[in-house]
Amino acid sequence: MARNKPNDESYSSEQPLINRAIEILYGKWRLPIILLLGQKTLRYTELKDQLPSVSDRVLAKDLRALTTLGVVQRKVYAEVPPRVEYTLTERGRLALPIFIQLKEIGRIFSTSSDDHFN
Amino acid sequence: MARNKPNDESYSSEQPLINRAIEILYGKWRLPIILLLGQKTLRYTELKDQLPSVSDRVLAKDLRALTTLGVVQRKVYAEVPPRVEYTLTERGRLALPIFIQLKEIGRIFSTSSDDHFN
DNA sequence: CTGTATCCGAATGGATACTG
DNA sequence: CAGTATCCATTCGGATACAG
Repeated sequence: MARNKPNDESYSSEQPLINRAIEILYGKWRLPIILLLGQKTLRYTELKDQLPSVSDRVLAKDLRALTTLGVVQRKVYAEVPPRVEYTLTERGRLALPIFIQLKEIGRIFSTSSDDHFN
Repeated sequence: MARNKPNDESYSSEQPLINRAIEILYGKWRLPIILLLGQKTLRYTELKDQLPSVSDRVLAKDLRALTTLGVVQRKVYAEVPPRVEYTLTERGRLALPIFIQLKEIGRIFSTSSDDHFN
């Protein structure tokens, strides 16, 4: 029972982890948002100002998604005008060094071909 | 001229790198493919067998994209039946440790919420 | 200030059938 | 064996207008 299939088993057991990682990074703005919040807590508008070409729709959507995923913490202050601050969660800060490492990947492949992404 | 905008400059200089990294990982199957090829050279069908739910269309498309990006090397043998082997490029192998690190991110966030991705 | 609602074109990813 | 061609539903991301 539980016969060992050639080399499938070890991979498939890791696939949920891989999917989770990809899910967190899925979209043009997830990593940029994470890296900015890794430097400091930012308000919605501050984030928007530093990501000049992101639309409100996408920014709000990604912030909600990252909050749900446990990467980002959303803090609302009952003030007028309203103030909302975004910070990395503890887990987010724990994972931050790895997110930062991803820039190294960009560096490694930055001269290999034209930029198809933007 | 070239007035320094508050704290935009340091980030925007890194954005191309970030975009490149995201581009490489863009799609459900890019990272899984890279990690499998990081273990060993594989033929098209072997890859397909280890990624049971990927379609031919997507697999072929991602392999082409990763080849163009300089991550994966495609090697065709003039045999009958045809044989095509996929390997990581030198750069791909250089970046492999970072790709592997991404599984750690999956681990960090794996208990935070339901799996929305698959 | 911090979003949501709506519209739209483009890209994604799966299914199926077919080819050299 | 290693794909390509076609079709299709869903999602993505940008633009704009509006709201609490």
